[in-house]
Amino acid sequence: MQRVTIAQVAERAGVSTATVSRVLSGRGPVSAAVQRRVRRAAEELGYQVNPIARALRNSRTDTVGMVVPSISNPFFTSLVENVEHALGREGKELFLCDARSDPEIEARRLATLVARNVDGIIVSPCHGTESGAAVQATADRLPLVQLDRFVGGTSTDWVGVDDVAAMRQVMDHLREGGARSAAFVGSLLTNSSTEQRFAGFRHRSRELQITVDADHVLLGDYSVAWGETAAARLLDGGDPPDAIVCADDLIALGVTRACRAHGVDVPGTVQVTGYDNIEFARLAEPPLTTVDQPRERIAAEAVRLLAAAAAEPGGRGERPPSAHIAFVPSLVVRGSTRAGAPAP
Amino acid sequence: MQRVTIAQVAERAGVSTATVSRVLSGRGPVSAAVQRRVRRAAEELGYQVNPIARALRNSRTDTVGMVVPSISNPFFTSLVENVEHALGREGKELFLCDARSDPEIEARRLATLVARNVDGIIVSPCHGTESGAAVQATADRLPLVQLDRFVGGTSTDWVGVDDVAAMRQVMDHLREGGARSAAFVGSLLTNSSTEQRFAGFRHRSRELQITVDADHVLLGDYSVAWGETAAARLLDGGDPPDAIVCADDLIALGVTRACRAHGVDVPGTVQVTGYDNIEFARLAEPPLTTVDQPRERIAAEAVRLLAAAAAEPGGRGERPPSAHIAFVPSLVVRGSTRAGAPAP
DNA sequence: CTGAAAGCGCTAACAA
DNA sequence: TTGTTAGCGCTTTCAG
Repeated sequence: MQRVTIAQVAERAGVSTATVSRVLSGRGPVSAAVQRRVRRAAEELGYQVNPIARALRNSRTDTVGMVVPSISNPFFTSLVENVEHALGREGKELFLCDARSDPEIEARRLATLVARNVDGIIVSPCHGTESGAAVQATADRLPLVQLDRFVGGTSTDWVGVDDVAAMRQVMDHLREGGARSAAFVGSLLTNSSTEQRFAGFRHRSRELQITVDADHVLLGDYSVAWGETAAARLLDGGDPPDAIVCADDLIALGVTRACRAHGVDVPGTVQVTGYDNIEFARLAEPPLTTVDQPRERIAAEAVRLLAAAAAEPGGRGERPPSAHIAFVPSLVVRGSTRAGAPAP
Repeated sequence: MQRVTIAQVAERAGVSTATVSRVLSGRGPVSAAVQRRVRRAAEELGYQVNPIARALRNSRTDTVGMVVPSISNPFFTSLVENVEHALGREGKELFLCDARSDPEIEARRLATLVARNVDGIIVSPCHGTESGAAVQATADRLPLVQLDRFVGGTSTDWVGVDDVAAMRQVMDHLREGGARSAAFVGSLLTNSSTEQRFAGFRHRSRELQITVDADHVLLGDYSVAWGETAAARLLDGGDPPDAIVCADDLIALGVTRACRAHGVDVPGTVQVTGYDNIEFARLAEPPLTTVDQPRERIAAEAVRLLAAAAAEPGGRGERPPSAHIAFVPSLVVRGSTRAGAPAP
């Protein structure tokens, strides 16, 4: 069960290791006859390249690293799936890391990926400011693209969605359903997703003259539990809003659950919206109206940007201006809101 | 931004590369004074080991590979999280692969991991028979432990739960709630989870004299969609069962949803149970009664077995008998069943 | 078109 | 205790 090396193939084929290398990596001119002999020898011995040796020599690993805030958030796993798929088409592997929503762990993960010589990194930074240093330091050494979230003080490629435009759709839809006041439940404003979504929410509610009480903006984290807590606070408070806008579906799931627990009718008494369109949004009671991000396109674009950056000659140093690509997501209307709801 | 090598550290510290290596990897005797000098030099230059070079030299990568059937199944992501955590404590990294429930992709992933010289592999085989060859071939070359699922015709370590015992608890509970007939919704019997769970279901329903109609065993895949389809079939059929036992929570989520859509009361008319206790089980309407697997212990045990196998001297070849470790999972009673349900 | 040889960065004998 | 040296398996000049 010893590992087959290029030397053994060379011996069997009666050529030098250089020739074997040339045949197997498809570089350099080799006569057809020799090619056949080498291939046959490799086949017979069950030769497989040693990616480690190749990486040491080439300082390329055909591996891309990806760092997400939390692998247990279905939105991110879905993104990961799409990225992996897109990379597969280019014959690259994905090295996945979970930052556990902790900038320190995230920084360590990024350093590890650099040390491991990945060819590029896709990261969805977990913190809007604290992630900055590590992300920028990494981007100075390798092609890097930020996905979905964006961290301030960095200049790297980014691909995601136009959160402000999405929120405009959400607010218009709620208004159409009769909302006159609204609450926002998000995570602490330490990542761009929440920031942008909140900005969009705030902006459009002003324009539509939808009231937002000062204590109707609740910030915690992206979790079901936080959604439940926040909703309880809103409902127990003096004057519950007509609508609760959530920064992601996990929160919204918690919110609708809490509403049920409090005997508050959704969407009759209060409308609820989510963001991301994870699979479970559809399964909630009532099913969640939410914002669908074009994950596949986002992933494809990220991989494309990475490939482009890698192809770039000059290496790091003076780089071309970075690209910011935002898709406009679409509203998915379901039972947790009133306007245009499908007939029951 | 060039990479700092051991040679540069050596030069700066005025010692040989061997000494630097000894200091940094903590092997071999070095005088305290030299140690300090080397460490300072390394620090100042911002030295980081090159894991690739180290791996080539040592044929150890401090990386463990993990292959799961589907990264979008919350149960597996949770398992992954726990494994990663356990590995972190040993200073190892995790290389995660998604087999997309396809034995062929799975085989390729396993081969890739072997080629990449991971130190060991944790795999939850996606198919009960077709995964066999690749898993065994891999296990012949590296420490390997199967997690949760087990594939026939292999002899490797395994850690998971006692599905039969779990199903006994489930059936007893349903009986207590008054069930006289039951249906089983699972995936095609091509993986051990379903097989064992079905066996346990069948066995205990006989003992309890719970009727199982021939056409009340529905096999598809582990997905919400299949749960919905299967439930529709059961409810539209002539004589719906008192209870629907599902092989995992995703299926159960689909089943309860379909029941609601059909206006069938859960648990009043039909009781429903899941398996895995994913986070969303709690959020369903009604919340799912399900089986909780001790994921953290499973993960810890798998990592321990791997470490033990790696420590094994003789290398592969004549191996000690493999270990099969099964935990007895616990029933989590919620609103989708009748007996012992918490007061509303 | 092919082979010889150098070397990617690191570690483990073996010497001193 | 420290240095010298020989590779791990592969690719790539540079000669031939």
